[in-house]
Amino acid sequence: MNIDRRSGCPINLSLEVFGDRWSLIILRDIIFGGRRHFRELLNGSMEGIASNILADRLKRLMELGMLTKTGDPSHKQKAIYSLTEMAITLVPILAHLGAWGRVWLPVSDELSIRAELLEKGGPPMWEQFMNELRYEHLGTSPAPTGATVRAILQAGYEAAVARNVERVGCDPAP
Amino acid sequence: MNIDRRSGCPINLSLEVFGDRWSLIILRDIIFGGRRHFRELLNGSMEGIASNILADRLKRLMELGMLTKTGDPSHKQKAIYSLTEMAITLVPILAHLGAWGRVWLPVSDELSIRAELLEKGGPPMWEQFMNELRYEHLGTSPAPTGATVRAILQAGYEAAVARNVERVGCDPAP
DNA sequence: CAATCTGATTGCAATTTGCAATCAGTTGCA
DNA sequence: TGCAACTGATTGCAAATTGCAATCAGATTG
Repeated sequence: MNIDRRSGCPINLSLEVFGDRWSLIILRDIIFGGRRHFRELLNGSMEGIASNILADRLKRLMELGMLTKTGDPSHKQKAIYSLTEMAITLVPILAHLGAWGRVWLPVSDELSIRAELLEKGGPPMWEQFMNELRYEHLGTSPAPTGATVRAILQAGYEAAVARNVERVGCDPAP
Repeated sequence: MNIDRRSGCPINLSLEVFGDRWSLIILRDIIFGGRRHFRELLNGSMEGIASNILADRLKRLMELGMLTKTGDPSHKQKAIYSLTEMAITLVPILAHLGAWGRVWLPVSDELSIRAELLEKGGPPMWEQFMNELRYEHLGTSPAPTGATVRAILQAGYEAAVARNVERVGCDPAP
């Protein structure tokens, strides 16, 4: 995972930033899952990332200017990872990527509901979500009022899981 | 480059399709560079892909349904690679990716001019470009009339190269 | 004081990458 | 006809990368 600088093409350079199996997954979990700590990212992602890979990618994303790390005042050992503006502006790309995947790939119902909501909300919803992220991660932007986008996405996900439980007829794994 | 199916998340599945160093570069060269043959892709991309990697990725992209291969009637050995609708609908994602890269990464002038034009043109231009690609690669859609998007992008690129030559004061490499 | 949780690091085997060389069939040209 | 150049690949192989398992030291909790 070195930084090649193979060419100055924007698409190539973008690929050199997150053209691997894990970087964008980590950013997805921070952005949509609201995860901020190492352990949350390690255990939270359903793809099962290994701890050394996670450590390596977090370091790389910090070097690239996509993340910053600060200490957690409540726990001297905890680190809090925050998105930079550079990472927050990936939201529209992630929304497009999710929409494309929903059309062409065998996505699962529960996991694609968020992509669907984000697609239906369109650019205004993305903008609001980015402002919420700026509030949470950069401390800029006024505090969001009313229902946050993340709460809407989370509610949609939980409703989908509930529908699925009803249909399958058993409780989800704890 | 096996297909994992780590999770049914749309973003994860999308990453499993082109979350590597080369797949999207190849698609970029076919889409924006108009390359259709193995050799064109091998020598044309400025990132310098190796022939075995190219062969492997072309095969994989065919298995994933992003490309099809047909024989060239004028040359019994030549293969022509064509985009599928699945690949053509990546155009908006590539446009966003290029726009993001232009803002945040050290892109070169000549190579980012296409991304800039595509960004300025917005969704209407992307739609027109996708229809041109459908005409060229799928045989559907009516033949484009007037200046094609690819011609506009190519003209912009050449003008940028010319400006650069003037500024630097020497001829470009042949 | 012991168990547990924190963000990592290390060893190591398997896989992936990509350079160099090579291949067999096709075409162009003298 | 003969031969070089070109076509889309394939193979060998060394180097780099990946990721599982085990482990680490310091901080917190009970």
